[in-house]
Amino acid sequence: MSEKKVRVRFAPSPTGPLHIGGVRTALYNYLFAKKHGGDFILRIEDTDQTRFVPGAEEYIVEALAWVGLKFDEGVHVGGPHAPYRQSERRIVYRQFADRLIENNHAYFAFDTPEELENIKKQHEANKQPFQYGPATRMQMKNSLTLSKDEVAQKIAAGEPYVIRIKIPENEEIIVHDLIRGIVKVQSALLDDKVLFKSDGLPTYHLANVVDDFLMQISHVIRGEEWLPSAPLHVLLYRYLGIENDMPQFAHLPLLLKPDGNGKLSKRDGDRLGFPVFPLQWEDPSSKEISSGYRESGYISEAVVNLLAFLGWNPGTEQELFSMEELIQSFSLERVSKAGAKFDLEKAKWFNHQYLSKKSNAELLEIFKPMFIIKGICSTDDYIECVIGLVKERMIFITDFWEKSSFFFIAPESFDEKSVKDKWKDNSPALLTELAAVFASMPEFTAEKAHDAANIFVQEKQIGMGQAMNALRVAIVGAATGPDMFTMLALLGKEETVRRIDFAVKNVKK
RNA sequence: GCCCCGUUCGUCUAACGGUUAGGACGGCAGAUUUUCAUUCUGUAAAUAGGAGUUCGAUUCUCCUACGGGGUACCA
Repeated sequence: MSEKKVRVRFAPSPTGPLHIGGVRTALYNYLFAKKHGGDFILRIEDTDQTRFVPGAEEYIVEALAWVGLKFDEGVHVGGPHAPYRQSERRIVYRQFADRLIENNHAYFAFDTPEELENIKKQHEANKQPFQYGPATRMQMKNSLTLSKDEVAQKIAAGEPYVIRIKIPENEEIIVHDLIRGIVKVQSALLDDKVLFKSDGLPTYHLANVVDDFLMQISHVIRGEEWLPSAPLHVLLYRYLGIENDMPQFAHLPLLLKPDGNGKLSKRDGDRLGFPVFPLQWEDPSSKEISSGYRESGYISEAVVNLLAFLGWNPGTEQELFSMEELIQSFSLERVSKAGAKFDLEKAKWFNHQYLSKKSNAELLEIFKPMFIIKGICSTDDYIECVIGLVKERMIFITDFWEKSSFFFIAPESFDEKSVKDKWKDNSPALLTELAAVFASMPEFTAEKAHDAANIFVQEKQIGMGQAMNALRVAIVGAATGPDMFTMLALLGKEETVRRIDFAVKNVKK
């Protein structure tokens, strides 16, 4: 194999939001490229104009930027092989299709969709599945069965036609896959796939081979769903006379749904409580909204880490990887062959890890906008202190308010179960006295408050828990939250006393 | 139907002929804690089944089962 520069592409079609499995494919391509000092290219495969969805391309670009993948070339950044949108490259493909026809490796076919439909039905009635291929093509309406004049006449008359590959009758086609090894297929099982559609655009098969060649792609890393058509692509490289420039193939295992079986699909996510899309997406025609990782409170680094581990592992016991570390460790050899199920619990764990590792200052920037939306005034210092106290108790970014609201707004009601469990008959009296103790303190730090509380419970001859549990209900509104005295100090003496007063008057058993 | 790919704890996976089959998430049990989390410790839990090859198979081969993918003028 020649040591040509590593160049890989991610080539989605803009038919909707990018699936999380697609994000993983892009990630693996990126990791592989960067590991080998190569280029990472974004090519848009929009040869099916009927499936075009407005906004999808922008979504793809934004989603990949969110997870931190940077392209060296692509629709949005340009590059030496522009354009990177296949619909803008249409003249290119025809030349290659013509080349195949000249070499007698492809032919014109004039069968109408209706005719094909009828033939299929006939075959099915006889329990013989129809395949447009070596066995049947001589019964069809194409340039192999029609005379040269007839063909020329039809084309001149503007009759619609497609160009089909002429699959060899009896050949063994070998695909070398970097993940699966050697895959052999008998050509007789392949069909004469359409390469060029009657609308003047190529199908995926032709377009991806031509573009990968023209863009000097060295490795094609894509989903396993492409494995069955890989032999066709190998044939195309051969018939186009560019077999020496054929990229190496690697077919990735699929992402499966966590329950039952099957490929993870659009509907599964919101049904099972996790997103299948990186970013939230609103369908332009149905207005249906699908949730995204970003909006659900996931940290992009966590998504990258967990995605990397769905089908790959470093062979060590390290679990947490930055993008840089992933690039260093990644190799296709360590990509597994079997499909992987998405595991929500592990995803939560990853997110929790990354959330806890983020600095308070970083998180402050993330949470700040929320304060404006909620109309709450506070200082950065105060918010940072709160973040420090609650961040390791959160799983998602979106948990912040739920875990910290009482730092900003005094409780107005009290959690029923907490009151039932922790609020005793003597709690009001006890807390009233304790509030007086706090009120009299000249300096109200966490430590001093702790000392004061200690003395208080000793004098009263009660356990610390007895006083603290009720105090917590008064301060937080529920039996939950960070260290008691740290909270008190942060809230300040006046607020502490005020909340105790309010609770004493308002908690109802 | 046909073709292709796959199958190790519930899940993600390690072990590339010789291990008490390892780790992580989750589970369970403890510890810590004034609450709830976090954290820590411990623990249960797997080679789909059957034939071979071999002194020895999770590992190699074949068959079966199961799962997935493909079979469009979609990608």
